[in-house]
Amino acid sequence: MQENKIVARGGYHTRQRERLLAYLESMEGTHFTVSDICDHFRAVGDAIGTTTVYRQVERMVDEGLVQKYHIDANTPACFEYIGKKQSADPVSCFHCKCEKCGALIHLHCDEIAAFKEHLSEHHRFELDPVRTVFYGICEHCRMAG
Amino acid sequence: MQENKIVARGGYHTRQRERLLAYLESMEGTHFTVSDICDHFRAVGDAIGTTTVYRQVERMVDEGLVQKYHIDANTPACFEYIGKKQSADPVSCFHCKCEKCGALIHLHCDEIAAFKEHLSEHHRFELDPVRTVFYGICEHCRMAG
DNA sequence: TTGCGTGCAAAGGTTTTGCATGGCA
DNA sequence: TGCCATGCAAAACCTTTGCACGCAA
Repeated sequence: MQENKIVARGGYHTRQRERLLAYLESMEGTHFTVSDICDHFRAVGDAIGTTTVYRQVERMVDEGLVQKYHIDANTPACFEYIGKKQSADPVSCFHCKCEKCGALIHLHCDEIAAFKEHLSEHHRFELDPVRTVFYGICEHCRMAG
Repeated sequence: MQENKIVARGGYHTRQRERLLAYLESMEGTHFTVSDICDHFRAVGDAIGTTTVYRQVERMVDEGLVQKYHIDANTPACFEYIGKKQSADPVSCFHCKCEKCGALIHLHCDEIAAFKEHLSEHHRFELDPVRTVFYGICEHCRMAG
């Protein structure tokens, strides 16, 4: 009943899509904005239209290949390649955002998974790691300021 | 050293700020967009400039009186009055927001304080409890859905 | 050949900024 | 009086949409 969602959109294999996919896959574990992606291909000398990037990335989100993070209302959305397998649960991956410099920090930590477990067990709240962002001050800004 | 953050901005008590604060306080538990707020005051026949609402609300977020939510990248930000009491003990008090019903849940829990400690010690990230919102599914919606 | 994909241009909508004026302390 | 707050207009910004053309199947 649900697998349609992934196949329904089944589209063409265009050159742009292949390049985009290859690039994101090669950078698994890091996150991009659409602007970042466009900059990359422009720098390589073989640009891809902004609109196309938006549309392809959105499609990959639907397909479960890419994770989308809407970190903050005003800043551009972030995307990250996660592949087909993990699309189920990124349990121990969370995000921190620095209120000063705006840096987005990926965090892998069992402590966080444990905390999620605690929230679920004792407070009956099922934390959504994709949506949740921890705000605070990053190490760099803490020392500087 | 840090309490400045709350007091530093300490500004004038203008008529607009008082009215804004009174309105938000009277509607504690519901959330607004800036546009909603402007509409209200325009309807009452005593409008407040959009820019002013943006600036005042942002200030209240800094002061910990109001919580800001980034529901989605493209939609306007949501704000909600949470009062001063909760920000009094910022160490063990956090906010959870249900993605389904929109309920805002205040949570007091030492486990969270411990987690904040862990973030600071091991990841060098100084969590800001006032700004951070935990998104997820609340107990009620979990059972229902 | 059919129809989706592409990309340019332009629109849409939220939030920020510049600047002159007004109001608090 | 000094300084912050206000609010209008305009800019900045990300994202979406319209449309003609190109390319995959």
